[in-house]
Amino acid sequence: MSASLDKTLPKAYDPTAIEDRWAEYWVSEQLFDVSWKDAGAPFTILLPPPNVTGRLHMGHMLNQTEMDILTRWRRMCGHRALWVPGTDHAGIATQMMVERQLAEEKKTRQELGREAFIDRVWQWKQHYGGAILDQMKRLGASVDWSREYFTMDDDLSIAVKEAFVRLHEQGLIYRGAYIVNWCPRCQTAISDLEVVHEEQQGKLWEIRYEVVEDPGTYLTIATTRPETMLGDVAVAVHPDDERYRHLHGKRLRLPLVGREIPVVADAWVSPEFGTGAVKVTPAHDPNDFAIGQRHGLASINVMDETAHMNEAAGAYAGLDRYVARKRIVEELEAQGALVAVKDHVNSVGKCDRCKTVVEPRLSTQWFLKIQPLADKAIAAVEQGYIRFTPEQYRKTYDEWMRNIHDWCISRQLWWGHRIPAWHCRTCGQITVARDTPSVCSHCKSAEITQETDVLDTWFSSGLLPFTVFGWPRNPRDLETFYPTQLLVTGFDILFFWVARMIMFGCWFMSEVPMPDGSERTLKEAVPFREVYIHALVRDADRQKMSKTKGNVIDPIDIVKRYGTDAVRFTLAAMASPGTDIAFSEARTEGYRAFANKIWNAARFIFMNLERAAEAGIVVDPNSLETAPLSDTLEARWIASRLNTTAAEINRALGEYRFHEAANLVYQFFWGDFCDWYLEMVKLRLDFNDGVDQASLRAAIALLLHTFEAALRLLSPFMPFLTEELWHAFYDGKPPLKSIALTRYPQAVQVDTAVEGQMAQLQELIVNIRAARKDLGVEEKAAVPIRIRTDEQMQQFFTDATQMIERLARVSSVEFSVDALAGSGLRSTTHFDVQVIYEKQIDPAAERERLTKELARMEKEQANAERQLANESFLSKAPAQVVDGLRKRAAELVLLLEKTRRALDDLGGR
RNA sequence: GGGCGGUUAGCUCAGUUGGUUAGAGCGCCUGCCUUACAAGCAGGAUGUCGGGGGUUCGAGUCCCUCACUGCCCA
Repeated sequence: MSASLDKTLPKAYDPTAIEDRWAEYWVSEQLFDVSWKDAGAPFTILLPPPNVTGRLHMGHMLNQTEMDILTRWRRMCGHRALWVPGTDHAGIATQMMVERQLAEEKKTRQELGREAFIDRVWQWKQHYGGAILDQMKRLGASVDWSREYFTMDDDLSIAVKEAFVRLHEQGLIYRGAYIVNWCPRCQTAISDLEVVHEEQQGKLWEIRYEVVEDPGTYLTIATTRPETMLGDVAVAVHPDDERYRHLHGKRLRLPLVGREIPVVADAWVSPEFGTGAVKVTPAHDPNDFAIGQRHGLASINVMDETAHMNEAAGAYAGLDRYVARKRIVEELEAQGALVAVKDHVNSVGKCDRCKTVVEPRLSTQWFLKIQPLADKAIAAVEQGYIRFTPEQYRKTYDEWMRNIHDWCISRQLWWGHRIPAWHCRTCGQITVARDTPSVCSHCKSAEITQETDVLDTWFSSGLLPFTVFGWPRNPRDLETFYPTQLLVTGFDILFFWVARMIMFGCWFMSEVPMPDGSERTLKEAVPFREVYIHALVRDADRQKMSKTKGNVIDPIDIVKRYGTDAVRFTLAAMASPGTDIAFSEARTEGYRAFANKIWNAARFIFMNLERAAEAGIVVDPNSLETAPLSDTLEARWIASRLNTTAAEINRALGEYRFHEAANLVYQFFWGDFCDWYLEMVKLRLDFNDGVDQASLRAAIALLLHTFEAALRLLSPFMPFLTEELWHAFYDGKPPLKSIALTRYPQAVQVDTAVEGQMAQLQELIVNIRAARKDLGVEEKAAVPIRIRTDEQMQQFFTDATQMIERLARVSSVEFSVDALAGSGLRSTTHFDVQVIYEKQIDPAAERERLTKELARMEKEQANAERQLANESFLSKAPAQVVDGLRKRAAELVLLLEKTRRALDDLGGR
């Protein structure tokens, strides 16, 4: 791969011209593939597998940007960085997608049959399934593509089967008839997590049931779902509720149906709700089911799997549940059984996938007894083996884990991991096995058929941290890469995925011995050591992006317009832990400008390299280590700034403070490097005859050295631009295949003295510039200045005269021992400076400025004096704080005096 | 109903354990095509830190309370 650059770059940076090329290069060169044999401390991270049905959205891009920054950074810090990509088969979503496609052909999956349908899904997957990962390649994610997986791959399917069988052997998987959340549209059971609750304006119907023993007397119940009364088997009241004590044990006649049902006393009933009496329908409500269990009641299911009334509903059979409700209410009213209808806000559960109202339904399902797994998962976090950032999620996790319910893992779908259980037609027993059995393990009958249910998709994704490394068969990768170091994900799948991985990881990996054969502790069984949870990407108005609102920002679209690096940088700079990101194009525009700035800094450097070559000075970028480096003020300063910045970025990234890291590198590159260092270095780049070639060479060497290091510093954030410039820097003959394989800058040496000096020089220059503006000096005119300062500072400024002259457009510098007076004067604690310029512009404006300044300082002084007069402050505050304030107060006295005098000189107040 | 956040410049947000003058980007105003960059350079304006109370020598930061607002769980 040759960087298409000669030393003359186009004037403006055009990301589209280079990004595709590098994206392909990184993949084809397999730069980020990692083997267990490689060296370095492992940094392993798993991509949260996107759905095969998905398209890349801003959330993915944020997630991937953060992971890529961390992975590139760790890799450059010498870690063996492995980022594993893959895709999730997404049971319901994918099946829905293909069914929709079939519907367009006027076909159903039932017509096709299970096998043909699954073939069809695979075809669909081959066609459309790779979308997000392809987009990821284009965005330059530094993942190991050789390890790409799909959750329905053979080896992963074997692992899923193994996990199921083991849990079954351990007695943790059971099958039984319980109330589950049933989606009448998807026609499958779904887990608690897949139900979203919504507040809704509904009604509370009060219906009277006649007491059988005392005809003519009634008990009035309250219900939000009158249609289920057809399946009532009892009415429950609170045992202590005096109103109904006389009815305990009595029987009631169910209206419309005529069935006699008992009154039971159950403490679950809330006397305050409705009338304090509730109907009990065990087949259609989880609480009623529990009551039914406690009181030994039967269950009458009055609906089918599509939420239409069934034969048990008698005259109402065949009606949709809501039609039946209307009909039943009407008839109750006609019979005079309807006592009241009240408005009532209730919470309705809907299917997360299709938003159909979920029907609690009694059905036979497979469950995972979760408590033993949850116990380990709680311990792992409690003992600090897994750390959450931001920390508050630890509490959320804990709360959920401690109130966990058994997990319904079966789904009535065709697309997914089919449960490895076989039903025997002869003895009715179930055989659970790793390999397809030929006979029933109980009665040896050959009359067996496999369970038709598949497993919840999250069951298989929960196993990924170890199954992607070859569990249970191939120990080598597992030994090397497990546990992974980090998980980066959104809070929306904290329970779905993160919690399940922790439970499964702690459970299954505890059984896998350590590489040295010793027993694995919980600390080593966890799937990852850290979890970083990022926020939501919203639109610029802080609105959640949604298709219905039409405010979805397509990352690819933005990338096309501003370049991948600018979009990545935007996300990173806004990714403050725990805060949602209001994605703003204005920011992206700003960071595109940043990329352009760097591009032009490179142009400047390359141009000067050529000028140098023409002047006979050749500096080889490949032998900078041995080149003598400049020792001038700006050289020592920029070297120190680079080191300081590197140290701060390393710290920030270690704490997932992406916004800090991004701002630091931005500030360094634009502020320190371009605004100051490059401007100062221009002084040295004098190619006329008679200049000191050695110092010129040294200046260029340091310039190149610093620029190259700055590119490395920026590389994890802007991989494309830095890759391009880095290759150009080495004129297409780089020492390594990619900047991504170089080392990240570390803080070797920080020179606080030179940073302090430079700060003074900068303050002087800025003050001169400001004074010039006040006086209305034309931009181009060079003017004389006068400085009053102490001896040491005078020496320093004298040495820096050239810089002052160039950066502040000064014609001459004069030092004064006497106090300065007149216009164009600026005072700081360390020096006073005056711009000598005849043309007095606006004394009124100057007076206003000084008056404001004076007021500010007076206020601050009053504050300081008050504190310093305070005995308790002096005795209780730490010495350095008191000293600091004393020093500041002294400074203020001086500054105030200077400012007052300046005001007087202007003609008083 | 239970829990967790948020409220700081016109906008979007930083502000680690309380400590001297509350910051950034964008936007805004003024002047500059100063030979790397007008996607630029230089200078400038802008805050009762949501209200109230408390703790403290000292509060944007800790506690209480109210208001508004977002999210999670049931």
